[in-house]
Amino acid sequence: MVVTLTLQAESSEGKRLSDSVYETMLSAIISGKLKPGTIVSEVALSRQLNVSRTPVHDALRQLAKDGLVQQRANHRAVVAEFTAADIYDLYQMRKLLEGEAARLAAKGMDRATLARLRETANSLAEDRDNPKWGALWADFDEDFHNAIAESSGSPRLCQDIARYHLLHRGFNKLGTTPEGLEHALEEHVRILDAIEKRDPKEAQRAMVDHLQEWQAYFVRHFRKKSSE
Amino acid sequence: MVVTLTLQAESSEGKRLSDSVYETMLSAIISGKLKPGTIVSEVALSRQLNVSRTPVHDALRQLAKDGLVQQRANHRAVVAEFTAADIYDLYQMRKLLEGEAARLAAKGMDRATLARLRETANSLAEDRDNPKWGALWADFDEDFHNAIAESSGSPRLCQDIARYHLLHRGFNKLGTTPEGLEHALEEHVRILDAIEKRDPKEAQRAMVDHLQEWQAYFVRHFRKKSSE
DNA sequence: TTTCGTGGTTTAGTATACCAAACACATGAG
DNA sequence: CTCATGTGTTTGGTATACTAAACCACGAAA
Repeated sequence: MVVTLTLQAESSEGKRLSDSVYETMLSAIISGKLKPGTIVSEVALSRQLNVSRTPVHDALRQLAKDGLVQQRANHRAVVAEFTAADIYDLYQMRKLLEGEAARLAAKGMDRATLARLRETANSLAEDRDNPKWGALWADFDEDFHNAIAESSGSPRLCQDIARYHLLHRGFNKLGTTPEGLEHALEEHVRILDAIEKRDPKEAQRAMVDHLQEWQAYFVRHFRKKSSE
Repeated sequence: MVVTLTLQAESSEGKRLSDSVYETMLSAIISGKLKPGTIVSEVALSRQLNVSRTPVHDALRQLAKDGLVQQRANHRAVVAEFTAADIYDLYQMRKLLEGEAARLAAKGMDRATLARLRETANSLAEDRDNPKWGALWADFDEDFHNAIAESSGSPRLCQDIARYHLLHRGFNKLGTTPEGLEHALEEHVRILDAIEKRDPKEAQRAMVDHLQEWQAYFVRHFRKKSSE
């Protein structure tokens, strides 16, 4: 299967080419254009993106560090594949980290952010017939979890959460149901309620419960897929 | 100040040169040979290590991703400096992650590992006049925290703990007192006791308390240093 | 004395070239 | 037909070359 990729627009801004390649690859993976198991070749990529191998090489090393591609000893790099055990472990980490972040955010989130999240959640709930609902949801989900992480006041916690959220988005697209997303939206509202009440315990519990449901869903999903 | 570096021995094994450079830099930073604030130049490093700039460039990017060096827009990279707030944040993460690991290890650590840790702890307690006690302690500390992380059964938790423990070692050498280390040894024994009793709550609490003390100590230490 | 060029030097980023290792396919022996 | 072997191709890792940008030091002008 041939996948066409083009460098993203922000490449023109005075950034590094290797960063542009990184972001291009990243969004290709998390959008599902590059599926798990796909082998990526440095030369092929560099030709497609009209850059030399050097920045591509750099980008792949970074992606490998993120866990989004695996650089095998075979001189071959593949887009990371997730087993059910991987997914389980990933969500164990998300529950731990984001539960803590939610707890802290209940104390620290400012009113403006809280209002913005609530507004977006409301508009999403009323706009469920929008054909682009899935994409809107993904943006909100990103914003939501990111805002809570930042409200924790811990830069490292924030960074680690972002890293795991990236992995989450990496296979997210492989299988979600509209009902699942609507249910998740309700859970987000529950978390927001707890934060607004400034109830750390409840915020943490709501976040952990929320992630628990995703965890169960995806683990089931991946077990099914690997057994067929 | 001139710092002499040589590639570590494992460079000969079929690994990547860039990984060897990475490990060399890493140990130079965590051992204190390369002090925070030192500017590192790719050409200077490549000459010192007798490799080309390419693997050095790679290694620096990886170290930047770890937060051990900062790549400034100026085309200059410096060894990361820690502020008191950084230290605080770092230990907040360690308490969260390693507390969880200790909790899980109380359920999952096998008897052989437990026995090995206890034996090392005992021999350290009796050997406190050894001139190399500091180095022996560092090895034990590494082994101890690593063993608990692995006993958690979560690969990602293990990996993240290792990453933060690395940062810990990065400035650890900058100031510890013999009394502090002996006290820490006692705390380790408390954690081992809890694990042996298979008491997850107590193991977690003991670990968090232990890290809390380091946190308070280092934050105090760094505040003092930055104010002088 | 201070300030603003100005050119040489050094930096990191990128492109290109080279190489050893590993793959893939074909061909031959059994 | 199967399996081993050999060879051409492709891979990623490394070295080297080139470039643009940033630093630095020195000098001229205010």
